[in-house]
Amino acid sequence: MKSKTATLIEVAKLAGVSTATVNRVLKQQGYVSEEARRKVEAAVAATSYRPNVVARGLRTRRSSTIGLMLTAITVNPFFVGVAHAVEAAAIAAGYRVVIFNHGGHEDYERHGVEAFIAQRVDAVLFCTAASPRNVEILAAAGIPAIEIERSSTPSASFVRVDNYVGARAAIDHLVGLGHQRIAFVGGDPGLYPQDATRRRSVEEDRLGAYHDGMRAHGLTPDPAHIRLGQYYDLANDVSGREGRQHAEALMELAHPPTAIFSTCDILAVGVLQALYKAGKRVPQDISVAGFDDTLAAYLAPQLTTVAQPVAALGRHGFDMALAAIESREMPNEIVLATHLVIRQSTGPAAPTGSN
Amino acid sequence: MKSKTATLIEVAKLAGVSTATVNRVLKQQGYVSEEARRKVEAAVAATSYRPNVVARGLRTRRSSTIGLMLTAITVNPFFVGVAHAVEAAAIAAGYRVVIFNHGGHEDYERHGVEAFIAQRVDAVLFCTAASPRNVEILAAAGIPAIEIERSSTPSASFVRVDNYVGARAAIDHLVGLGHQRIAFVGGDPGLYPQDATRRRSVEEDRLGAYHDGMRAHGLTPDPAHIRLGQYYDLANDVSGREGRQHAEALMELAHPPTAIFSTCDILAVGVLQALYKAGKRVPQDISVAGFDDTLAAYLAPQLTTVAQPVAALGRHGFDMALAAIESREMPNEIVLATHLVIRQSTGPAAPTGSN
DNA sequence: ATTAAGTATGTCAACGATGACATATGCGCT
DNA sequence: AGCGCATATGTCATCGTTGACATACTTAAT
Repeated sequence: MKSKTATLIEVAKLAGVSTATVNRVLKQQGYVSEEARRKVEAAVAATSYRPNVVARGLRTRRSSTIGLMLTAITVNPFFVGVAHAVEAAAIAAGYRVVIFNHGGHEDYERHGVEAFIAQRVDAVLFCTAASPRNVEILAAAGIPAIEIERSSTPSASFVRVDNYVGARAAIDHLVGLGHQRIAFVGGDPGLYPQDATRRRSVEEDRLGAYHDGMRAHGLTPDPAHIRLGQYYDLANDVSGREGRQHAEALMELAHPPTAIFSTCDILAVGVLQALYKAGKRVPQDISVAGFDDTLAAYLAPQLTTVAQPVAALGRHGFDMALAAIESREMPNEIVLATHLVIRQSTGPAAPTGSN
Repeated sequence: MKSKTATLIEVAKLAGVSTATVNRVLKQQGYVSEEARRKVEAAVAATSYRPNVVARGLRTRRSSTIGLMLTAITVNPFFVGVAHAVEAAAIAAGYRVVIFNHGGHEDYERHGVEAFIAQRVDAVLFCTAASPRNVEILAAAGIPAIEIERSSTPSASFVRVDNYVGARAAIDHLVGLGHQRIAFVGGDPGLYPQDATRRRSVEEDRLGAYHDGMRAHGLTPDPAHIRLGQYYDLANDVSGREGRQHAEALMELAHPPTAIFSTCDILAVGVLQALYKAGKRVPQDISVAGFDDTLAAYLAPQLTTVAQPVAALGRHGFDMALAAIESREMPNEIVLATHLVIRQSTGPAAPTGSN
C-alpha cells in the first residue's frame, strides 16, 4: 500500500539525464541547457516528485526545522499567539516547526531538548524562559536557543516586551480617570529569580512601574492593595482562581480599591468573576485593567489591557533564530513596545465616599 | 562553532566494537555480551551520543513524525486543547509533531500537505475537516489521514463527539429549568456541505437535537429564535462579534427568549457581551448555555456548557494515526461522549410575563 | 593554433543508521 | 569427532540528496 514518492534518481532516469542535472534544475543553480530543463521539469511533473527533506537533511546537516518549546499552551492564550506567529514566520521561510510542551517540569523540558537534538533541529525557541542547563546542552550540540518573553539564561538571545513602560501606561490611564486607590494584582518577583545583573524580570518591571507610577502622581499605594501571588499554576488549569482570591480579599478591606490593575489577563479574568459574583458593576463601581490582551476581547465587559504584540514577538523570535542559524549579526536582546487598549472595563472613579 | 554530536561510528570506535554491536546495544535486540554492552554504554555516555533521527528516518523510511494540520489555532481554544492532547500522546509514543495552520485557505492547506509529504511524516491529523483533495494527495503518497471533530472525507478515519446527544442534554437542561422560549444560536448546516450519505455535520446534529428536544417536551420553537450564521470567521479574529449580533437581534424581538443555547463557546462569549451591555443579568434575566467548554470557565458568569472531551479527541486521533501507521485494525469512526457542565450562566426561568 | 573562460553534463563519495548476511566460537548431544 | 544450536560480533550495501570534482564541448581572445 505504502506507495512511495519518486526519487531524484527515478526522475533523472525518466528525463534521461544525471541526478546532478536534475538537482541543478531544482536548485536553479549552475549551468543547464533549455532542453535539459524542459525534460527534467516534465519528468518532475510526471512523477509528481517531491524532494525528500529527510535525505537532504542528512546530507546538508540542516533540517530546516526549528523546535518550539512551550511552557503550557493550554494555560495561557499568550503562548498560542506566539506559537502561531512563530509558525507563520517559519513556514514563510521554508522551515518547519516541531512543538513540545513541558508543562513547567524541568526534566520534561530536558526530554524535549533531547528530542530536538536527536532530530537535529536548527534552532530552539523557548516561550518562555528556558532552564539554563538545557540551553547549555543545546549549545554543546551546536544548536542556538532563543528565549521569548522571559529569560533565565543571559547567554541566549531574547525577545521581550517593554514591561515597565506597558504597565506604566495602565497606571497612568487609571490615574487619569481619577483613581487614587489602585490595587496591583500580579506575580511575585521573588518567585522568578533571575540574573539581576543583566535582565530584569517581568514581575519586577511591572511592579516597579506600578510603584513609580503611583509616586509620580503623588499617590502612596496602600500596602494591602498590593497582592503578589504565584501567577497561575501551570500544572492545573485553574481558570482564574488566583485572580478571584485576590479580588475577594481586596473587596473585604475597609478601604477597597476603586481600580485593579492585574498584570495578566488570566488574573483579570478571575478578578472580573469575583466582582461579578459580589454584584459589583465594572466599570461603574470599580475599574479593572489587565496585561497581555489575550482573553481581553472575549470577556464581558471587554477588558482594558496592555496589549503585547504577540505576533511580533513570535516573528522576531524566529528572525533571531534564523540569524543565529545563518550566523548573521544580531542583537542580543530585542524589546518591543506594548500599547494600551482601552475597552469597557475602565471608567471614571466614582465620586469620593461612594463605598 | 557548530560542534556536532557524536555518531554511531565514533561510539563504536571508542568502545572498540563494530557499529552493528553498538546498534544492538541501543536497540536492545540480538546477542550482546555483558562486556560489550558495558563498553558501549560507557562510550555512549562519554560522547553523549544521541541517535540522529534524520539518518534513521532515511534508512527506515519512518520519520516518527506526524503532521498536525490545524484550521486556525488562535481562533478557537478548542484547537489548542486538541493540539496539546495530540502532542502529548505523540511524545509519549516517541513521535514528534509538526504543526501547520492553514487559516481556512484550501490552497494553503495544500501547501502544508506538500510540506508534510516532503518531510515524510508518517501520518497527518486534521483538526478539523480536511479538503478531500488533500487527503487524496496524501493517500497517493502512502500517508494516512485522520480527521478530528469534522469530516469532509468519508475515506479518512474520523474522531468526533456525539453532537446530537450533547446538544440534546443542553436543551433538556434548559427545559428542566422551566424555559420554554429557548433560542438557538449556531452555524448554518448549509455552509458545510458534507457527504450526507455517510456522516452528518456538526451543525446538522446540534440543530437537529434542538428541534427534537423542543418537540419532545411539547414545545414549538419560534422561528425567529433560530439564528444560523457562519459561526465565526477564520480569517479574522472577531472576538464574539457574531454572537453579539445574534443576541442583540434576539433582544429586540417582541417575544425574546428566556434562554439562549449557542452551539459554541465563542458564540456564547458574544451573547454574554451583548447581554451585559443591554443590562440583562445572567442567569436571573436570561440563561445562556454553550458548547465546547473552551472559554466557558474563564467568563463571568462562568458558562454552563456541553464539554467536548478535547484531550480524548486528541488522544484517540493520535491512536488512530498510530494504528494506521502500523497497519493495525481500527474503527473507521470513533464517537466520544460529551458531558454537560452546569455552571453559573443558567438558572430557573423567570416567572411568566416577566418581560 | 593555442589558451582561457564559459557552458553543459556526468560520476561518485559522503551524510549516519540499519539490518541482512556472513563469520566465528562455545556448548551439549549423539 | 561431528552435528546442531545458541551466542557473539563484524561487514557492508542501502536509504535519497548533495556538491565537489572531473570531463568535454563552444566560443572568443591572443
